[in-house]
Amino acid sequence: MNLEPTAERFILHWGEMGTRWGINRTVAQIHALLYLSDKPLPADEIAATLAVARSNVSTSIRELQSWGIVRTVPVMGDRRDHFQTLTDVWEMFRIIMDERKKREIDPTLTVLRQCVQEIDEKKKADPNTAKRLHEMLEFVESMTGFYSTVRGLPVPAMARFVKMGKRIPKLLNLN
Amino acid sequence: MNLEPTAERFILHWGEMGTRWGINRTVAQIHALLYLSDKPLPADEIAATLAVARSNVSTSIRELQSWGIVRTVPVMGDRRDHFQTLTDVWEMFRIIMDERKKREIDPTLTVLRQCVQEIDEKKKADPNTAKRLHEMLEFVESMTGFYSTVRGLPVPAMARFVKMGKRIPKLLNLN
DNA sequence: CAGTAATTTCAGTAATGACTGAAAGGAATG
DNA sequence: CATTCCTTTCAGTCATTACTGAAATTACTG
Repeated sequence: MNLEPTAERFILHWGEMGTRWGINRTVAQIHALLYLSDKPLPADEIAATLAVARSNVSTSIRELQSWGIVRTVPVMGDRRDHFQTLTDVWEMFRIIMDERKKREIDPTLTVLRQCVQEIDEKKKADPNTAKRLHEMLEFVESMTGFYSTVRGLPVPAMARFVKMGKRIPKLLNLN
Repeated sequence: MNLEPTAERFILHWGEMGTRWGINRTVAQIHALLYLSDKPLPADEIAATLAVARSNVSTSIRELQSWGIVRTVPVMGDRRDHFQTLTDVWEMFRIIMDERKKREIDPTLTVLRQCVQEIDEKKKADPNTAKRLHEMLEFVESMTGFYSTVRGLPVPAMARFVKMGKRIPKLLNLN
């Protein structure tokens, strides 16, 4: 299987961007490949296309599955697993955000709450540290609250919301 | 300089979270330390507190400065540079988002636009690839549009907006 | 313009993370 | 139930990134 130059370009770029977000380059490349593909792909084909080891694909697919954005589809007359990713970008975004929140924000919330509690209990704590931790906690809580509201919208409403863009400040009487 | 246990806890956690976001652990720890500190700190003190090499602090501070969230303050009677970070979490958030956008989203936009253009020109391109790239481009453009609107709000308005939370869908007639 | 203090650079080393090939494990087929 | 095909696991290797200490540079002071 050989790639169109445009597809290759996108896949390579996606891989590089992945590394900046703490996502393994190969994992991101596989994701990009599946996103562009019009049909589910078996592991060996992915390996050949991206020129990586078959075992590497196996591990990376696992990672993508743990994120919930890749699943297996059976193909009639073929014993191999075939993999496909979501095609709805909004849906994909939502799933990824959920997962990132779970992995990166929720633990922080837990720690922040514990820290704030600890500090509020023993009175001789440094007042400055206390203030900063309170502020940080309040910030993270506001943000996650906002996120969970948006996240709760059905995809079309979410898309409409995002696309409202410049009209939002007026509609909500901000600034 | 020795840390309160709560502060230490927060700093260590912040460091770990940093690594998940592609930020060097030490860089994130220094940031956390400066955030909690009530006064600007000189490099050697940071090094001692976090038990890392002085030179490591130098490199990390540079990194934080390149993000625009740490700056040097002169201290009367002390020849050493003292460093401090922003204390307003909303402001800090905005600066970090700007920087991430510049480093991680804008290059993607460029590539996506080039890809879409390339594909639209030569007619024999795979229609599926074309569709997916168009959708992705539209998505990223919507998101950056939304972001730039919010980003344009003065900090207090931005905070109000985020804190509106659950009332937003009704106010905007979503869902 | 020494002499001292602070900072940055850099080359080497340590630590971490990614990738591979070989081998083991599982499922379908004759 | 043995063979084949496919997938996963894992130990070892390779590559990348982080960290350090020494040396070079820069900035201050008397």
